[in-house]
Amino acid sequence: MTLWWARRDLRLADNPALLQAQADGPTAAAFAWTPALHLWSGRRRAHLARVLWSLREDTGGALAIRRGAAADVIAAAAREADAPVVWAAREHTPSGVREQDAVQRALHAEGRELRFVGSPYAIAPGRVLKTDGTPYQVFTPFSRAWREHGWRSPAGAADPQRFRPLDSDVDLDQQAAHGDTADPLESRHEFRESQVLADLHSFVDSDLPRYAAERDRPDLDSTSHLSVPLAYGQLHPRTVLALTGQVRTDAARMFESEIAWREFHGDVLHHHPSAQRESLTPVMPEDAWATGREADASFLAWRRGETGFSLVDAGMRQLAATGIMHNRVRMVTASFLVKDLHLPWQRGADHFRRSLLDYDHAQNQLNWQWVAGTGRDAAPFFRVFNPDVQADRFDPDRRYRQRWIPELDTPGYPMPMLDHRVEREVALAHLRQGKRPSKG
DNA sequence: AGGCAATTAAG
DNA sequence: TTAATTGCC
Repeated sequence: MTLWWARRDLRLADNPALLQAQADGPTAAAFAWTPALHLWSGRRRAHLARVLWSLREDTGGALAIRRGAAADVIAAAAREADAPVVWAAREHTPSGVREQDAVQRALHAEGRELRFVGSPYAIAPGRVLKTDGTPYQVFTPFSRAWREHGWRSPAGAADPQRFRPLDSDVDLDQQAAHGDTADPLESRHEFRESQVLADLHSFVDSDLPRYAAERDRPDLDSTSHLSVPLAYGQLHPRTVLALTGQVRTDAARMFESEIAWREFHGDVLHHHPSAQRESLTPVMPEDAWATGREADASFLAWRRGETGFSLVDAGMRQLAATGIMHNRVRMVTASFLVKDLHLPWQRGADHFRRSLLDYDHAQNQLNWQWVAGTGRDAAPFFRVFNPDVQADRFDPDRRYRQRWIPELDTPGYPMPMLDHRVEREVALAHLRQGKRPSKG
């Protein structure tokens, strides 16, 4: 018997690690419900529980979901299954690398082996390099080389009949019930793999033209909705690219370029693990960030969606109510936190990590760095969003804002908590200070 | 994947 | 008078 360690690849289709396990014979499967999940919102944990519930059903009830650190859970599962070899997809985030190193050590201590095949990317982070062997620093040349490198065709589907059951100690029904209340978008977040694949086909077959024209409009339902299944590995980007690659339109190329951003960020974090916490390119003096009680009050107003800037508030309330926020609005709310409230980007990133159903560590941390202007592609002066201009441009009929802020047009809605023109100047002054190396 | 003010072109 | 264009932060 072999063991498949299910990680961020919760699917039967196009899963090389699972296929390799099954090629060795009957396969047990285990997922570690780790202590880190306590940092998640109840809604985010509930979604994971639904995904796992669905996958367990697809394995004929065989998948084990167990509490504990991955090293303990996987070592115990391998012992019970009497599996000399454990198969898994490789992670490239700092915590994922730490985790798989610990699992490898734990298995090795008992004479077992952890073998890797695949990753959550079309091309594994670290594989796309310049001709001189160094990594790309800028998105556009990376994406060109990424395309030229190409990717494998999707692997086939695993056999649902070839699993051998192991016991679970996590009550998925109980976990899935958490965070259920008043979620108006709940039906959008499909959690069955079969439905995810059906949604993917319908998006590529019929919705790409609309996506190209309307993807920046939070008032229209025109995005792919694929970020959630991609985040849990219910869908592999290679599966997506195999379908879009058959469509010869600019819209298809545009959508692929969004996938390329995801791959780029995975690559950057692989080469710069410290970027998960530290600015890659510091652009302003460290002591210029807001701190103390006033900063805490600003942060609270931002989190609750009570800044008095309607697009910012609508986005933060959509996030609080559903665990999702439209991409354009993520940029606007993030810019507001960094450039208007002068809070460190890490604070906003932590809130997104807790809340977002589609949370992806590399995507989140590096997109925040992009907004803060501290990323590889540093251009801080170009990234001060005007929340009212953005609102007029991308929510022209106020429908998105009215949907998420019931009291928007009443006296109960707060006045703007600050003057954007003033705070913009403050942010630009900080950036000017940062240009010269200050001696503290 | 911006914004804004100054400047120029168009009506 | 107003709409596109440009230069700069």
